[in-house]
This record gives sequence, structure tokens and C-alpha cells, in this order.
Amino acid sequence: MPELPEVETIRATLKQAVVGKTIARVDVYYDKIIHGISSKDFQIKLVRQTIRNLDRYGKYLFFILDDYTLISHLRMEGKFFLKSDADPIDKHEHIVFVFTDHTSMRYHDTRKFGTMELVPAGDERKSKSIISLGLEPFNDSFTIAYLQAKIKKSCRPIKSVLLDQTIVCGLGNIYVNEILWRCQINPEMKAFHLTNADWGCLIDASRLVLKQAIAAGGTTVRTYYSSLGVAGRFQNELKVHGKEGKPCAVCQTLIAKIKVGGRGTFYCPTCQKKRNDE
DNA sequence: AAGGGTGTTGAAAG
DNA sequence: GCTTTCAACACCCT
Repeated sequence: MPELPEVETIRATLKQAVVGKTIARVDVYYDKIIHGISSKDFQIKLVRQTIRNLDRYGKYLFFILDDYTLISHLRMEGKFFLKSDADPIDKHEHIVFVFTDHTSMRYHDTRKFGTMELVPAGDERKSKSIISLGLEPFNDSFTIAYLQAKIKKSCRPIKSVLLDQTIVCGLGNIYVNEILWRCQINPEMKAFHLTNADWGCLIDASRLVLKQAIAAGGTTVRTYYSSLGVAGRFQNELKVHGKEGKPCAVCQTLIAKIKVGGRGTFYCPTCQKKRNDE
């Protein structure tokens, strides 16, 4: 489900609710979520650990514990809910963290794509999944030069490049569709055909769109709700994502939907024309 | 009513 | 290497 703004919203809301709580027990109902160690080790190591903080990098959540960091990725539909430990277990609740105060934090994931891993405290940036990630758009080092060095002469469509987490981390399908529309760049344009002005626009638009989406509590288009069950509001600001057949906000041309790199892609055929004879 | 689609990502294949 | 395709899974829409 979530991209950077949704994960950030979850981080901020969940933090209020769970920091200071101590894990009494972990119940695992579907162990393929847990990567790197056995679910038994996972359960043993987490007992008596207190949640000290919640952090985030890209779309990854970090639960900072006493001796470990729990790295969680929600993939398409992962969610955390807080319930009493006495509440019945939902069909899609796969990992239940029972706290000493008899509340529980439940990892709910309809499609079971999400992942969790446990690393020693302070080692989260050394984890295999984190180490390969590119910069977040907010990083001062996220520049035209950085992007051009990363893509070199790549013929890949710009949309696929922006979705590649090893190049820039945190963007997903919704926000990439929106960012390309704002910069009037066709999603299928080969990355090496982009001008410096294009790259500069993409950097600025990435920062702006993510910032606005965070301020709006994320985007709820299908199933995303923040952990307290609150819907985001950025769906009201979307210009192209999910708008197939609706008029473009700038030129009234009907928004088109195509597939790029296997992902549904929305764009305005007038505002986002191909260039360089593509 | 089967098949295609879904805020993702990595492994495999070419 | 680099790039594309597909699988992991459940559910919702035609």
C-alpha cells in the first residue's frame, strides 16, 4: 500500500501510541513475513524489549527497541492496529505484539507481502534491504548530478527510473504519476533524453508533492488508513492517478491510462508529450 | 464468472 | 551488468 507519505503518517501516529510499551509476547500466525531469522528466534529476542522510538527510511519503518531494531516494510497492504490483547484475532492479522499492559499491536496484511526483520540496535542501515536504497528526495545530496550519475545513459522509461528504490527511495506509483504530470514529462521518455531542466523539475516536484502529501496525512485510494484508522486526504489533490477519462486540470484533454514497466500509468497526452523524436 | 487489476519488491530470465 | 517479467497473495471489478 504505502509510499513515503503514508509510511511517515503511520510512523507519526503509531509513535504516539506505542513508544514506552514493553513486549510481553509475540504471536506469529504466518511466519513468511519474518525474514532473516526463524519466527522462534524472532519471538524470543523480542520479549521484554521496550519500544523506544519509531523511525523511517523511504518506505521502511524502524521500531527502535532496547537491543534491536525491527525493520518493517508494509509492501501493498500492510497495516498496524492497536487492540486489547483479549480481542479476537482477525483473519489477516499475522503477527501480534502483546504488551505488558494487555494491549497489543497487530500486523495486518491481506496479501501477506509485507516483511519484518530484526537487526542489532544501530545496524539498520547495514541491513541488506536498506543498504542498497538511493537517497530520499529530501536529502540535500539529491541533485541533478546525483541522478545523472545514477542513471548514466539509461534507456529505461523515466517512470521506471523514479520507481527504482536504488535510485530514489520513497516514491511509488501514485506519486510518480503525479510528479511526472506536474513536470509535463511523458512517463515513457527514455531517462537519458531528459534535460537538466527536467531533472531539476523532478527534484522540486518530488519534494513538494511528498511534503504536501505528508501534510495531508497521505493518500487513501484503496485500502490505506493510518494506524488509528484515519483516512488520508491527499486523494483530493490527485491530478492524474486514477483519473482515466477525466479532463486534465490544465488543458481539459482526457487523462489516458497505459502500462509502463507493468504498472498502471496515468498521464495527460497533451501536457506530457514525448520529445526527442521518441 | 474467469481473468485482470491493485500505494511493492526481489529473484529469475533474457 | 542492465532491463524486463513474474511471483509472492487475497480480494474486487468487470
